[in-house]
Amino acid sequence: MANKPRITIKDVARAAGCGVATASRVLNKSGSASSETRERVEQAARDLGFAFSATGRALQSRKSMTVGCLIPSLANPVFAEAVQGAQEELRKEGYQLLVASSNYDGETDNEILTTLLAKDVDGLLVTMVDPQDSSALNMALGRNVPTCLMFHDPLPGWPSAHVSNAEAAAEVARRFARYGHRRTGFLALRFATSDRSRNRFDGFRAECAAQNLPAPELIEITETEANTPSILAQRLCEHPELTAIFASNDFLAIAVQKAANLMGWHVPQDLSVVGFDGIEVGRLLDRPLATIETTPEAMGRQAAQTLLVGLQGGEMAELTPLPFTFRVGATLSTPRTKSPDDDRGAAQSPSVPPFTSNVKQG
Amino acid sequence: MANKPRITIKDVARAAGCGVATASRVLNKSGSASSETRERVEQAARDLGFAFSATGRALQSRKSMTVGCLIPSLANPVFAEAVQGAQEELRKEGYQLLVASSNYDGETDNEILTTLLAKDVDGLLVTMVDPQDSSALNMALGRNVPTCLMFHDPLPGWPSAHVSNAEAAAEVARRFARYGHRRTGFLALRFATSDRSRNRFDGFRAECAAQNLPAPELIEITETEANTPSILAQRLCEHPELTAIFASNDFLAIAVQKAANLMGWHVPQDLSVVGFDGIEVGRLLDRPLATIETTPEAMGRQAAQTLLVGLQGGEMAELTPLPFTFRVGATLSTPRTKSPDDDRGAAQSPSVPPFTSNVKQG
DNA sequence: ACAGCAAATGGAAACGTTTCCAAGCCACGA
DNA sequence: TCGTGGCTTGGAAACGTTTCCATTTGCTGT
Repeated sequence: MANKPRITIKDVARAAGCGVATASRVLNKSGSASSETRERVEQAARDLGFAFSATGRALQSRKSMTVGCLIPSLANPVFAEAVQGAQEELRKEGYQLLVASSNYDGETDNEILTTLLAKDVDGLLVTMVDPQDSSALNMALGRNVPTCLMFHDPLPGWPSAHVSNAEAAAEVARRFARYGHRRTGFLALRFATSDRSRNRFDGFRAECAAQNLPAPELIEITETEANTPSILAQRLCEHPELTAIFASNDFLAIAVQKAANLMGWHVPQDLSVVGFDGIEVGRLLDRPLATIETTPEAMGRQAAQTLLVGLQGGEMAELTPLPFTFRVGATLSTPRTKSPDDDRGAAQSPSVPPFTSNVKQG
Repeated sequence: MANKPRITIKDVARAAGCGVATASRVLNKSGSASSETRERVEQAARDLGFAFSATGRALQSRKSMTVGCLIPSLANPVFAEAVQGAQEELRKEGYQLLVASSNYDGETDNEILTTLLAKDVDGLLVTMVDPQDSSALNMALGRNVPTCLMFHDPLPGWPSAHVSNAEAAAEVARRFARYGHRRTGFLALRFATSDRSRNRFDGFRAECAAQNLPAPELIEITETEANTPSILAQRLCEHPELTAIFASNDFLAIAVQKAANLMGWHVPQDLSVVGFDGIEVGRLLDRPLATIETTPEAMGRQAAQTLLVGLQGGEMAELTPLPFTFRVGATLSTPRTKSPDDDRGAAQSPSVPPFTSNVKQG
């Protein structure tokens, strides 16, 4: 019941009949020691079941071998997969991940970063609401803690493992244009808490303009609306002129499909829908979701690898965007025309090949 | 470029013109100090941008305010959600989560636990291949590190936040029986690396016996087979007599549906399928998956709350299983009979209400 | 005026490491 | 014989905290 006192290197040294310095050298295989001493120390360590305290080590070496990771939520598989990738990559080099999520709250973001910095993390992997002017993130800079962003478009000062949100969104606009859509909508949730979402919209709008399409309608919704198809349906009803919706992520896109069903609209004949992220789920739907396919795990890995460079004292280069793919799916077709007889035929796509950005991985 | 030296409490004390002890007292609001000193210290701390080093603190207080979390993979939303829940709960009390995943490998499990213990975690949240006789887990016990399992059925010595795998599986057997199925199969992936899966099978088999059904066929598959519907289809073909499959998790169940489609079998007329976990995806499918619905996030929360009791020196009670629900879905019906004319009608369920275990949350 | 007490303060030890440095030992060559 | 140099070795300092304890100060009550 009583808390057993920790077994320290002093105990080992005592048991082996040598000084702690010697014990440390033997156990770390640094410095030299006679083979008898070595044997005695190792034996003692084994007998006592000794294990180093990373805390003591960290204090003396100023290296915690720990990386802090801040993301909006692990409940979103996109982030969870990124963390998984990063974790695997870092573990190879002996680093552990201190993970915390903010639930998309900017203040929490800063609190968490502050805590992580206090824990003496050696580096930081971050996706947050507003990295642009986060006091805590600047503190990381000041403290010289290597930091790599994830998912964010490049920001002056920090490298970021990302997919070019604007380019990917532009691709969607081009697809819409090619299929003959004109009145399009962009559906966003928590627009305020995601620069990713904003950048997607900007890229989408810009390319719509380039393609001579009318400016897309921005439809911003609340959490409730996203979870309640009927409410979402109501919101969509306010824009009957739209023939294609680009949703800021796949979950929203799926919600749109549900809402459409509810209203008796057929996807894609009555409404085309394209998502973003490319989560596995989309593929399993009866009507596979057209979407921008990204590779969150690769993103996590890339971020980790870059961070490792920084951790080893190197200069962290700005990262080239990771490639994305346009998944064709079955939710994008030509818009319904006045004549009702093309209802089925319209679902067939003109021969447009899947698109892959040919950017090399950094 | 040169690494700035850390600002320590000594710097603050010097700037404030007092001793470190006093500075510590002021900054921690422990002990007493004159209001002038207090002011000077606080000013100095602000000016210098001082922040405590959790490492120094941990060393002296023997509390790292850190909890280690070991899970098979964050790529599985079930685990990711549990971690999310646990993290939120622990953060409320000031604890951070050190997360690592083993990729379902028993050796890695032990390596990770060892590392986590070395990092002086105050507690442990664990889902692993073989907790029964993990040397590292026993070390946690020996070191008096509070530990709570997640997902595992209760094990002597450790509390576990879980759903009763056997009971849930039994419910599936009862459902199958009620619908008139006799020849059933249990589909498992990585049977060796999951006691959860084994316990589900055991519970399923036992209840099949109780219901006078023939013993279920155990179909164990490899990773490849699960990812390649055609190979999986082949495996299923080896058991043409089966009319209902209970898959060890929802992903497998979905794979079965795909495989069935591939073979031209109709689900549920030709083959009923039930999954386990109740991931969101299943609900979105064209043919919503019948499954045991669990609440991984609640499980993570419960585990965290129990652990907190242990962290505060309390006795961690054995946990009552969390409730589960049988989600009816549309993949379970009466088996096809010889006569072909009940093809459609059979899909209608006899009036069986959704089942919820009435166990209270612990 | 003085004992007695509370408040305020700072020195120093301790937490578990690593590493610098000095010292002991031995063998070798001059 | 002695100096030189290479292994071994262990004491001690340092990393950033907290806390015990002793000291100083200023006040109260008699």
